[in-house]
Amino acid sequence: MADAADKREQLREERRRQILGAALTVFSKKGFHAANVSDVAAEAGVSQGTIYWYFDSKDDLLKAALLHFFADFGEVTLDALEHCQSAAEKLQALGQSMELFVKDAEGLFTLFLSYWSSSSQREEAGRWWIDLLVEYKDILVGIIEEGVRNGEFRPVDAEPLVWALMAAYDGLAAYLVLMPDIDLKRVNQAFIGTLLNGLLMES
Amino acid sequence: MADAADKREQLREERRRQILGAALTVFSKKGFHAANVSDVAAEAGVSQGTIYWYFDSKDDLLKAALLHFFADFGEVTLDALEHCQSAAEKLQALGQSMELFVKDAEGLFTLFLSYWSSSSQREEAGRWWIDLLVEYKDILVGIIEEGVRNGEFRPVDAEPLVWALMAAYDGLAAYLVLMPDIDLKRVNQAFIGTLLNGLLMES
Amino acid sequence: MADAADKREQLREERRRQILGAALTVFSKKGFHAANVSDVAAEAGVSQGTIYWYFDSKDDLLKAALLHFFADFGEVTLDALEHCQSAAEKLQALGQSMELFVKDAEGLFTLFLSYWSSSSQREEAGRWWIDLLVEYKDILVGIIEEGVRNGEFRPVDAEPLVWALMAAYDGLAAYLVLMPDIDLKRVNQAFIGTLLNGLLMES
Amino acid sequence: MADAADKREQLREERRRQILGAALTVFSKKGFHAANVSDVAAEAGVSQGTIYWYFDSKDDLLKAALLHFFADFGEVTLDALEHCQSAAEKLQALGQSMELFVKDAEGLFTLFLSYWSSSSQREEAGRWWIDLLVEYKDILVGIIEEGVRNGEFRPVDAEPLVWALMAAYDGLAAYLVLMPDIDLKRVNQAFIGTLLNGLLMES
DNA sequence: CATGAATGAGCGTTCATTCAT
DNA sequence: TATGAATGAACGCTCATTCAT
Repeated sequence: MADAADKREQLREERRRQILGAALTVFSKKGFHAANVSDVAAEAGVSQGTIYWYFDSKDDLLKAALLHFFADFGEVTLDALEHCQSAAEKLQALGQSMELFVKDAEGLFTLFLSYWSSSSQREEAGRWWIDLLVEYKDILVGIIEEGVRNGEFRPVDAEPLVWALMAAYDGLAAYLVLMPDIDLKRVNQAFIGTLLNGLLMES
Repeated sequence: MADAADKREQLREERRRQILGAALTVFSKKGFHAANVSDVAAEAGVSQGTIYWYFDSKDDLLKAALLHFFADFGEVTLDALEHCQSAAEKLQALGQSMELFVKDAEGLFTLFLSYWSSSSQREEAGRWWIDLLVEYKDILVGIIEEGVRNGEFRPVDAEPLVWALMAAYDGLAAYLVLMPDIDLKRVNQAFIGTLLNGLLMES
Repeated sequence: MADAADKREQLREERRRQILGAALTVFSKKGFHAANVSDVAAEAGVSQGTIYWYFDSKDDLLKAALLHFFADFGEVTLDALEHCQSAAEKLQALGQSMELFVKDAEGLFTLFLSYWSSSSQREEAGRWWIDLLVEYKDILVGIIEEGVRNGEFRPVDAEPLVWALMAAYDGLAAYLVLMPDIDLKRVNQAFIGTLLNGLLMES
Repeated sequence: MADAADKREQLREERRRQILGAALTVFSKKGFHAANVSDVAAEAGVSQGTIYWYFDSKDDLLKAALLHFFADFGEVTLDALEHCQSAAEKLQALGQSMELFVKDAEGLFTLFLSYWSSSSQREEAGRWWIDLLVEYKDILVGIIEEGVRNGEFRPVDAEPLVWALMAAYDGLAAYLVLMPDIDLKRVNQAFIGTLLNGLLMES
C-alpha cells in the first residue's frame, strides 16, 4: 500500500522532471515569449493540460525550470573548493567552475532576463533570482576576505569586487549566445590571471 | 520650394526623434513584450498608425531606438580619452566612462536581450548589436596593447581580457536593474583598481 | 450473499445522496457554469472520477440533483391540503406551502434556468422541468375549479390564472436571490389576500 | 471638419448598435455561455477584435445589450399610462404593457439570470438589474396607492403586492420560453381581472 | 469501486499590423 | 500625413471527461 503511494509519488516526480527538462530545452532555444506552452508539452511528450497539472502557469514553469537548474549550483561549487588550500587556488578553481557554469547555462541567464523584463510581477520574479546571486556573492566574498586575513591578498573592498567578477561571468554567458566564437578558456585565464596578479601580495 | 521640403524633412526628423524617445522610455520601463505599440504611441502623443509611418514594425522601432541611443557611444568614449597620457590613465578614464554608461543605459542591455531572445530572426537581430560590441572591444584592445608596447603593462592576452571587462559592465547594468542598491562607484574603483594592479609592471 | 449485495446497494445509494447534496450546495452557491465538477467532488469528499461512476455527466448531475429536490414536492403539497375544507382554505394553504417552497428552493429555479439556457439540448432538458410544472399546475387548477363548482368562487378561466400564480412564486424565488430583503410573508399575504378577494363570490 | 467628426461619431454609434443587436439575438438564442464572442461577431458581420473595440469584455457586452433593451422601458410604460383616468384603467394598461414586454423580452429575463448566476461578479451584476426592478416597482406602487387614496381600491399593502405582480410577469417570461403554447393574452386577462376584482371597492 | 493523473478541444482576449478616410 | 477603426491569428488556460492502476 505504502509502496503504491511511493511509486505514484516517484512517477509524479519523474514526470515533473521530464517537463522541467523540456521547458529548459524549449525556452532556451526559442526564448520565453516565442516558446508556447504547447511546444513544451510536445517536447515533453505530454498534453498541454498535463503541464498545468504540475505547474500553475507558464511563468511558474519557467521559474521552476530555472531554479531546478541553478538551485544546487552554490553547493556544487563549494564542493569543488574543498580540496583547495590557498585562497588563490580557490579563486582559480572558482574561475573554472564559473567557466563550466557559463557553458552549461548557455542562454539561461538571458532566458531569465527575457522573462523577468516582461513579467508583470517583476518584483517577485526578481527576488528569487537576487537571492541566488546574493548567496553566491557571499561565498565569493568569504574567499577573498579569507585571503586578505591570511596575508595572501592585499586588502581590498571585497564585496564590490565580487559583484564585478560575477557580473563578468553572467555578461559572458550573454555574449556567448551572441558570439559563440569567444574562447571562454582563454578569457577565463586572462581574466582570473590578471585579477590574481592584482590581488596577490608582492612577495 | 526647397525650403518647404527642408522644413517638412525637419519636422519629420523631429517627429521621428520624438517617437524614438517615447519608445526608449516605454520599452525600458515595461520591457519589450509587455509594452504595446499603443503605449509608445500614447507616450509620444501620436496615434498608432503614425508609428507605422515612421517605422516598419515594432521590432524595427526597438532596433532604431537602441541604435539611436548607442550609435555615437564609441566616439564619445574616444573623445574622453584624448587628454589621457598613459594607458593606465586611459583605462581609469574608460572605467569611469563605462560607469556612466551603465547608469545611463540602465536596463537597455537587458532590453536588448529580452528582445533578441524572442526574435524570430535572432541572427539578424544580433548582428548590429555584435557590431557595436566589437567596435567597442577594438578600442579597448588598442589601449591595452598600447600599454603593453609602452612597457607600462605586462604582456597579456588582450582581447579575451577585454571581453571579460566589457562583460562585467554589461552584467553590472543588468544587476543594477535587479539591485539598485549596488554602489557602482565602489565597484568600479575596486574592479579597475585590482585589474590595473594586475596589469602594471612591478616597478 | 443477498445481504452483502443489499449492503452494497445501500452504500451506493448513500454515496449517491451524498454527492447529490454536495452538487445542490455547490451549484446553487456558485451557479452551474461557475461551479466545477471538482468543486462538487471536493464538497462531497470524493474524487472527480467517482462522480462519473454515479452520474453520466455534469448535466446529468444537475438534473438528478434538481429532481432529487423537487421530486416529491407535489405529493407533499397534496398532503398539506388534506385537512382543508373549502377551496379558499386550500388556496391559503397552497400559498403558505409555496412560500416555504420559495424559501427552500432559493436559487434553484434560477439554477435550472441558467443550466437550461445554455444546454445544447434545450428540448430534452426542458421536458422534465415542464412535467414538474404541469403536474403542479393541474393540482392548482383542480382546486380552483372545485371552488367554482362549489359556488365558492366566481367562474374564472382557471388554467391561465394558475400559470400566473405559479409564475409569481417562481419569479419571487428569483427576486429573492437578488433582493433578500423582500419580506416573503407580507408578499404572500397581500397577494393571496387580493386574489382570494377577487375570486370569492360576493355574498 | 466638425461634420467629419460628427459623421465618425455617428458611424461609431451605428456600429455599436449593430453589435448590440447581434449580441441580443445570439445570446438569447443560444444562452450566454453557449454563445461565443465569435458568434456575435459573425452575426454582426464584424471581426472578433472589433467587438473588443466597442466593449470591454463578453460580460460587458451582455450588460450593455440588456440595458440597451430595458433602459427606456419604464419611460415607455409611463407614456402608455398617460391617457388613462382611473387607477383601474392604469392597471389594465399596465397589464397589457407587461404582456407586450414579456413577448418582446422573450428569453431576456432568463438570459440575465443565466449570466448573473455564473458571473464572478454577482454583486455588481445584480445591482443594475435591481435598480431596474426597483424603478419599475415604484411606478406600480404609485398607481396602486393612488387608487387607494382615490377610494377606487380597498386599502392594501401595495409594495408586497407589486413585487408579486412583477414576479408573475417575469416568471411568465421564463415559462414562455419553456412552454411557448401558453396563451399570454388569456393569462393576462384572467390574472389582471382577478386582481382588479380583488382590489376594487364593492360598490 | 475509487483514485488521481491525463487529455485536448475550446474559449476569451490581446495586439501588431493594415485600411479607409 | 495622420488618424482611429478594424482585423484575425495566436496564445494561455480551463475543465468536463476518460484512463490506468
